[in-house]
Formats: sequence, C-alpha cells, structure tokens
Amino acid sequence: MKRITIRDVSERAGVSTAAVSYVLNGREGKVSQETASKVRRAVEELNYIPDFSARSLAGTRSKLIGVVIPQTEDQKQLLLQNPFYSELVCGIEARLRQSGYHMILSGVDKGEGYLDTSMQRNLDGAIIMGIYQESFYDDLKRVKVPIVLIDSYVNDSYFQTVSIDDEAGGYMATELLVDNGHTNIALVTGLIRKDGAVEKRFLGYKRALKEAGLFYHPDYVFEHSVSYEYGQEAAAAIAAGHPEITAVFASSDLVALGVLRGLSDAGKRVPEDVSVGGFDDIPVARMCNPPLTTVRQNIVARGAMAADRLLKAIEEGEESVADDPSVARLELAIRQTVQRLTPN
Amino acid sequence: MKRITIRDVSERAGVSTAAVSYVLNGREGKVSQETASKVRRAVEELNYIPDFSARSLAGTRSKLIGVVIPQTEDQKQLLLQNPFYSELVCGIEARLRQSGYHMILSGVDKGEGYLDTSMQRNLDGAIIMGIYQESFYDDLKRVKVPIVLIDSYVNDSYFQTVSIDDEAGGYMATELLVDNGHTNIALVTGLIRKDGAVEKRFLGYKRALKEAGLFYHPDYVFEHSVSYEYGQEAAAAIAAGHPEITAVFASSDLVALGVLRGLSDAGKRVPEDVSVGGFDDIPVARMCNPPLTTVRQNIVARGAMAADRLLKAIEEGEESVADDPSVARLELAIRQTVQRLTPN
DNA sequence: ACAAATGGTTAAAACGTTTAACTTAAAATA
DNA sequence: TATTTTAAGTTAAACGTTTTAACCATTTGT
Repeated sequence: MKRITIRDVSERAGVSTAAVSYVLNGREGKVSQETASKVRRAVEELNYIPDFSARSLAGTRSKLIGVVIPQTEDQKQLLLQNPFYSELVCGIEARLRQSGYHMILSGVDKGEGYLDTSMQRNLDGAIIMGIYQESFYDDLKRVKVPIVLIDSYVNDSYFQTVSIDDEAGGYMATELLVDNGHTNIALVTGLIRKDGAVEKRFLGYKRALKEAGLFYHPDYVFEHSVSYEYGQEAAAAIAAGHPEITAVFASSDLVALGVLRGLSDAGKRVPEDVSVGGFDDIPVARMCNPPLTTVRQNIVARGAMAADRLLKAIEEGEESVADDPSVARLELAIRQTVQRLTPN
Repeated sequence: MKRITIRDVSERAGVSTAAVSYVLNGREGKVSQETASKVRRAVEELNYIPDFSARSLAGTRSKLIGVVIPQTEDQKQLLLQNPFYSELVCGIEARLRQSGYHMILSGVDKGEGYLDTSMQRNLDGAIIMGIYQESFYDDLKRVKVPIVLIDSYVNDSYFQTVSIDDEAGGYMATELLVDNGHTNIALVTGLIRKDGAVEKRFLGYKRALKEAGLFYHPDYVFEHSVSYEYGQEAAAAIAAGHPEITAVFASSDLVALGVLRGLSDAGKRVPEDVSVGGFDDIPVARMCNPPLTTVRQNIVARGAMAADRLLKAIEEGEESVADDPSVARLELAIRQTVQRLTPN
C-alpha cells in the first residue's frame, strides 16, 4: 500500500500543499478557519501521518533527541545496569514522548562517534551523562545544538546542567552518622575527579567532620570506582585493617550494597556493628537487606527536568532558559542501616 | 558553517554524485578502483558525513530500529526500572550500534502510537517486549517491517521470537527445591496468561512436583503481579497461613526479592526456615542478602540475539532467517537462599 | 476614484540522497 | 571488419516536506 502524502491531503481538501503544511504546523494567521477545518477533515479521513525524514530534510526540526550514557569499558555495553542511569532515562523518555519527540539512546566510546550521529540524524538536541573527556566537549560545541549535561561537570556555560547539591548531600549523610554518635567514619567512593559530583560529596563529608570537631583521616577514604565489587573490597579492607571504624558513608548506593556484602562476609553485622549510609536511593536500596539508609535524589524527576530544559531551549531558543543550573532537592531516606553507636 | 554534501564530495573528486553514492554504498562493479579511491580520499579530506534523513527519504534504509518496552500504568514511564528490561536493552543497543544502526527507545500505551512512530520515522524494524494486546499485533502486521518479539507470546509465525524454555526453567527451579528435601513448595508469580512465559514456568513447576510424586496444591500458588510489593505480600500470607511451607519458587527475581523481605518481616529466616528460588538472575540477585539462588538466563545475550535476528531479516530479507525461534540457554545459579530441609 | 495595505492562497524551489535509464568507450565475439 | 557485450560513468527524476516569493482579491485610506 502506498504512503499517504501531504499531496493526497491537499487534493482531498481542495487546497495546495502549502496550505496543508501551514495548518499542520499551526501557522496561525496564514490560513482561514474554513480551509483549516477542511484540511483537518482530510487529514482525519485519510489517516495521514507526516514523514519526519522529509521534514527534517526540508530544514525543520527532526524531533529527535540524542541521549548518551556511559558504557562499560570492556563490552561496550550501555551502563543501564546501573539503576541510576535507567531511572534517568525513564524520566527523560516520558517527558520527550509527551512532547512528540523521540529519543535515540546510545553509548559512545568516550565521545567518539556521537558527533557523527548528531549530524547524520540532524538531532535537535542532546542530553549527556557521565562523560569526562574534555576534548569531547570541545567538539560538542561545534555542532550548534542545545545540550544538557547531567553529572558531567565541565566548566563551560555553553552547556546547561541539571544538577544536585552534591556537597550538601555528602554533608547530610555524614552528619547523620555523626549525630548517631559515630566518630570514626570511612568514606568509600568512586574516583575523585576535579569538580566532579564525587569530589563534592567528598567535600561535604569533610565539612561535616570538621564542623563536628572530628579529625579527618585520609586513610579512612577508600577511593577507586563506583561499583558493587569495589564496595565489597573496601569493606573487607575496613573490617580487616580498621576495627575502630563504626560507620561507612558510601558515595553511591551501588557501592553501599557492596559494602553491605563485604561487611557481612567479614562477620560484621549491619547496623549493630557498623552503620552504612548510601547516596542516590536507587530502587534496590529499599529492597536490599537490611534496607539501606541513604540520601535520596529523585532521579526520575531529575531526568524529566533535563528534558524540560532541553525542550525549552529547542523551542524557545537558547536565551530563553535561565542561566542558573536547575538544582534538584535532596532528602534523607532513613531506613535500617544506620544505628546509634552503643558504647560496649 | 554549511553542511558538506555529497555534491561537495563529487566535485572535489571530479566525478558525479552517483559515483560517490555507489562507492559509499559499496556497489561493487559499478565503479572502478581508481574512482573509488579518489572518492574515498575526498570523503576523508572533507570529513563528509551523510545525511540519514535524505537517505531515508530517497527510499533506502533509515538504519533506525524501534525498541518498545512496557511502561508503568500510572506514570507512563518506561519499565526500565525492571532490570530485566534494562539488561535486554543493553544487549540490543550494543549489537545495533556495532552494525551502524540506531535505536529509538520508547514506551507505548498498550500499542497505541507505535505505528505512528514507525511510519513517521521509516523504521527498518522493531524489537518488542512484553506487550499483550492482541489487537496491537494485528495492526503491526500491516506495516511491512521485520519484527522480533521477546516475551510477548503471540501465536503468529509472522513474528520472529527469541525465547527461552520457560517450562524447563520452572522445572529446574522446582526440582532443585525438591532435591533438597522440600515437599511443600509454594509458587509466587505474576498473572498467568494463556501461552505466556509465566504460564510455562508454572507448568514446569507442576511437572516437577508430579514427577517427584508430590501433590499439587492449588492454594500454594500465589498469583498476582510481577513486583517487589506483591512478593512481600505473598510471603506475609505464606508465613501467616501456611507454616508447613518450607520453600518458595518465585517466578521472577523481582518477586523473589519481595518474598525475601516479606519472610524476614514475618520473622522467618532464609534459608534456615524457608528456601527461596528465583528466575532471571538480574544483577541484584547476587547483591542482595543473602544472595539469591535463581535460574539464570543470560539476558544481555538474549537482547543481542534479538538484534542479530532482526538485522539479518532486514539485510538479507525475511526468508533468510530460520523459522524456528531462537532459544537461549538456561542454567541454575546456586547461591545461598536454598538449603537442605532439616527435619526438626 | 485610485493607491496602498491586507489576507489568503499557490507554484515552485529548495533540502541531500538514491537509482533507473542512458551514454560512451573499450573489449569480446562472429 | 562489423556487431554485440561489458564496464564505467553520468544525467535527471524521484522521495515528502517546508518556505519564499508571487499572485489575486478584497478592504482601507486618501
């Protein structure tokens, strides 16, 4: 069966294709009420569906958004396994769909290849998460397209960001542990990059310690990668080498889960022997055993915010959106892995 | 800066655009070695990137694949929160990217809207998971495009499927429990749909019981929805109403996690008091506490298989692919939630 | 009464590809 | 040598939109 085109519609309605195009794109004032309704009727009757390739080619919006998330080093697979990213994607997709956009979800080899995609597909914009290659961002600016960054700190006002107050979050978590009487508090965290989210959480941790009049022990911070495995490893090291440590702040829930396992393997009970705090509040946090006390960021909402910002920039122009980054709220999700320190 | 087009390339190479197109698309024989290399040089020098919209419009492949996953009833959000789906998507994306395709990931309101997307974007194919609306599939057949189904049982050979032997999986899990001496084994499961994956697992459960000479108690099957919450609920009911039950087979890991929590809340220990077996082996299965014994399906690999089948159908024609569905292997992942029944 | 402005409509030129049909020259066949 | 086949390229039409510029009626302002 042949495709129904705008020409078919125009013939049926007895007008030109230009007129049809105008009403389809809501160019008010260009056509009369009467022709508008004739056209709408014809569209309805023929069940006309516009071809976005043609639209895009003709120089208007493609209504396609690129969404980039990191991928595993080895397998080149999307890091969707990390619930943090899947939640973000959920929030983004829902909002984009609602506005008639589609999302091309794709991993990139540290930046390589994304630009090609952007040009090939005439992307209207992009949401990019967790890429740290500086050079990538230089390239990115050349394609004149709005871009929103999530968790990819780059000091360049060209890009919009939707962030959270990571410093405050790190502070909140640590403060909770301090308030529960803990004084020897470890930090288990991914690589601390200059200006990165992880660094800010680390800064919040240090500030909470300082304000409580506690010493900051550099050897209480275990820094390597954000993964379950590393949490497990670090916990083993803590149990073996630092019996005085009674609390752990893991700067991401995934790591916290590993810590839970590592402690348990070392014969430590949580929270009786060691308290553990996490960060993110991914869905598993409430499903694991015991349920994880953590700093909640509404990840889905954050994705939606990113999409909103991007759409606004696309549809109303870059200048329309506020210069200040959107900052999502944080709160503590108190569950069962933090306990008051009982002197024994 | 203006876009580099095929015309620019042709001028630089001193040939026609047709010639360029031929070498770009590997039309061997249409063009000599010499011109081919002239063209390739020009492409290189100008850093030419083809416009896929134009390609698509000109009637060739769009190199775009639709990937459809279910969404939450209320929020209209992708069900990516379910790790089962995110894993599949990882497998699919990696393979598609590798072959130069892109993926439009999208949720649909029980089928509504997908067809429009397919036409608007000239999708080359689709991978569809977990949609049960019969009517949806009728519509789907009208768009003449290869489609691979995952976990959406529809008895129609028009569609290709990549499945697992759910019956055998159900059998394996139950058999394990039986072999460990359990005789009162509950099944906690999502809605049992005719010909669905869940029904097959249920059938496997019954067969294992029967072959072991055990009674099948209809009131030992708890059937409602595949969610953490339901697992919790069912476990509470089991603990309260059926103290004789010493083992639970949950037909999905997400449910199993809920069961773990429900049992623990009811004061039952796992595996000392009750053994629990799951299905899927999502990543959390090994992270939870205690680590879940479950039936492993390599979800990522299954996604990749689906992508492979689809690409083959697209590039070599429908008839090229085998009629029989691909069936992925299953195996037991023995961890710590199943224990030999100790008579007390 | 005439020029100017306005509102509605349209024809036709893009947009960047692919490809069917055609040309030409060289090679193969008779 | 005269003809047919093959190889290598080219031309130009198509694909389905948007949009510019032109056109025609009216209405408005002098």
